[in-house]
Amino acid sequence: MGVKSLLMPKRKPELLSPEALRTHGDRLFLSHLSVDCVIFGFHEGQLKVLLLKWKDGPWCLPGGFIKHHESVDHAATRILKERTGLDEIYLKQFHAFGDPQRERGKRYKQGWIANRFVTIGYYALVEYSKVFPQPDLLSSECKWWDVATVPDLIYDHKQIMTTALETLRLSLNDHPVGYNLLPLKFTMPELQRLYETILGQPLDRRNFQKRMLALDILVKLKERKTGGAHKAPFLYRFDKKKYDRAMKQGLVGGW
Amino acid sequence: MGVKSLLMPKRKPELLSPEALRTHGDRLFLSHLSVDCVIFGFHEGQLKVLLLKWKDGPWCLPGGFIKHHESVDHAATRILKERTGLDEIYLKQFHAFGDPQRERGKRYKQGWIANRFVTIGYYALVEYSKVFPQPDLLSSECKWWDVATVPDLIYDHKQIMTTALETLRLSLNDHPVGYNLLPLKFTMPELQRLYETILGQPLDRRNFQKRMLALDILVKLKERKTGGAHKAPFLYRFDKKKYDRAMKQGLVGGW
DNA sequence: AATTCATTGTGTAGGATATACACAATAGTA
DNA sequence: TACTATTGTGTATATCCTACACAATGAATT
Repeated sequence: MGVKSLLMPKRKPELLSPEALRTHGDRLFLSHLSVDCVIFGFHEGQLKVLLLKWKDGPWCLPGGFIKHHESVDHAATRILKERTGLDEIYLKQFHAFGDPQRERGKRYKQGWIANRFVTIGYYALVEYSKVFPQPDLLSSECKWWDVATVPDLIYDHKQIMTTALETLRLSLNDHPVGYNLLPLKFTMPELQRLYETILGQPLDRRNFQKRMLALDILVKLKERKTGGAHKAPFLYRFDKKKYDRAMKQGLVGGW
Repeated sequence: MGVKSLLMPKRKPELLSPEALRTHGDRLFLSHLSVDCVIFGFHEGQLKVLLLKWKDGPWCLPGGFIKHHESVDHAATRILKERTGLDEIYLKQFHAFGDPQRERGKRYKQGWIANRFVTIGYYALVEYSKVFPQPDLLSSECKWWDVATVPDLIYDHKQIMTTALETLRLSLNDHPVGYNLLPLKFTMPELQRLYETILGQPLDRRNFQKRMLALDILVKLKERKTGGAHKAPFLYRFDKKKYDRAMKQGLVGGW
């Protein structure tokens, strides 16, 4: 791939070859800046995170670079779409990681990519079942991991993931969660499991339900979820209008 | 100033001339990245923010660039020290601003500095009386403004300031404030005034005091503050140990 | 010296919210 | 048909939040 096509990419510029990235990254992208995404999903009662594996290398967060005339938010959205196929998902910038030592042991990189990078972290909440993980040209695998059992990650990516999870955890204090992580219809136990796995602690069933219903963002459906081995729980869905309002103006509490 | 001295600055590299910055900024600094600081102080019952005025130009936030082997946090600390003379102050990264249009109308810049910059915002809490505002080589003035009456700011700096204030406001929900903004000894009314001006709303005197004392981070002194025109209020100080603990593990509430 | 004024110090009652906790109903399975 | 794990549901208690009023004080004024 020649330099010209890098300057004016016609299509699929994201499918830039590793070689071109090494030699001409700065033609397309802002140098010294990257974006890393912590993509959370929820499946079978477990909080999951989407990771990539480098060819013959370690696991890492899906990330990428910022084009010269692209907003950082847009870059994050683009990276997410490349990896999951999804757009219109919940994505939030949470921290910039700027320690010059953060990429210590950068043995896997050469050329432009070997420069120092400050990375801007985003976390995403996506519906597990809608995602079809796609590795990129630098990676051989892309798959979901339980947050509790993620393997060693490259550089400071574990730290980035932990910070994302902490941020998400804190955000539960003033914002609801679930719309982006659960299917359209879900049961109260499923919603509770979601909160429990984000918080890392068990919650009282009755108090949880009372609190959730008090938020006034849920609609109880007439249907029940059958097929489970026990008493069939009712299905709920979110009232999108009310959910969005709660999301925007935050939940009670505080000053 | 020659290029050589830019590559290996012996001392005061921050006193880089505007001309050298324009022509050789990338020798010293990471390109496309800047840091802007929203420096809050508190004086005479008003929340203040420290602003710079460019020579023949608009007001702006104190900011700067990141050296090649310097952490972003360190850059922020350094910029703060240059402007206020203080170190050991409370400084917190709150957001990265990455819209390519954010510096729209960049008529004041040429050369390296005219590139696109993603800026990382920090807010600082400093003790007003300890600060001696210092303009840099690019600016003619450096002074405190009431947050309520800041003038028009360059680019998106007003937006950055607003976001900083919102972040600070939200942080009151789970973290105490005051240690970095008030003198060692202070009165309950002063502390209340601080909260009120951050929150932009009046608070009930008795409930405020009850709530503050319940945090168990204050020490009531035997002395009173005399000299005021009315009944002399008691002085308090923070219990640093307990304050730090509250700061670290957050205040109650939530899940 | 007495009065005035703005401000400080202090407590309680009522309402709202959070917590702890138990038993009957049910859907599938054995 | 019985069993088992799970769901649905309410109340009593403690805790927290909110609203609210009056006496004491220190300086300034007369």
